[in-house]
Amino acid sequence: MAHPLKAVHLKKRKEIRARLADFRKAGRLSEEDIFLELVFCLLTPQSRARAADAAVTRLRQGGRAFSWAIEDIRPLLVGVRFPNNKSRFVFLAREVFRNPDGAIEVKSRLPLPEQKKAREWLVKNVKGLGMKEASHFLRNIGHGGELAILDVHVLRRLHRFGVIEKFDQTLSRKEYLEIEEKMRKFSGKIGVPLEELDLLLWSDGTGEIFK
DNA sequence: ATACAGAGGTGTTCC
DNA sequence: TGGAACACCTCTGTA
Repeated sequence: MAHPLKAVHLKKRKEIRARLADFRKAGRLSEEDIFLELVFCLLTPQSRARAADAAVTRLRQGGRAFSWAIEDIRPLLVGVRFPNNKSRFVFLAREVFRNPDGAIEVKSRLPLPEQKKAREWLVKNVKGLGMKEASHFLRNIGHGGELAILDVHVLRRLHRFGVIEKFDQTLSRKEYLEIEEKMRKFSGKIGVPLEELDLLLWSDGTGEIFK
C-alpha cells in the first residue's frame, strides 16, 4: 500500500514540480544573480527568508553587488541575524569567486555536474556555508536533484515518519550524510523523487511558500 | 509592560 | 580527529 505521504505528494505534485522547474531555469541566470543567490543562502540561517531577501535587494542596488566595501555591507543587513558575521561571510565569498581580471564567476568554479563534490567544495571554500545551505544554494541554481536540504522542518518530518530516530538542531557533517542517505532510501521506497520529497516535507511542515 | 526563549546554522574552541 | 559546548546578535512571539 502507498505511503500516506504519497497521497499528499499527488495533491501537491504540480506545484512542487513548477517550483523545481523555476530552480532549473537558474541555468540562465547572470553571474550576479547566481552570486546573490549564494548571498541569500549565507544570510538565511536563523533568519527570516523575507529579511534575507530584502537584504539581497539592497545589495543589488545600483549594480554594486560586486563592489561593496566590507564596512558598507554591514548596514545593508539590518533585519538578518548575526549581521557582523554574515557581512564578513558575504565579503569573503565574493573574493573567493573573483578572477584575476576582477570579474566574479561562481558556477564555472564549482566541480559540477557532480553535485556532492560541488557541495564539498562550497563547504570547504565558502566560510559561512555549511552542508544545509550549500545544498540549498545548489538546488536554487538548478543542481540539487541529488541533495537533501536538511533544515529543521524537514528533519522534524523525517523524525515523525520514522525515517530517523532522533533529530538535533545541529548536525555534524557525518550525521548529515547519514540522514541524507536514509532520506534517499525513503524517497525510493515511497516513490517520490528526493528533490520533490524535500519540498514536500518542507511545505508539509510549514504550509509555506518554498524558497 | 518587560522579560525571555527561540528562530529555515555555522564557526571556533576545547578536549 | 571528531564531537560537544558555546558564541554569534537581532527580531518576534508569548507569557
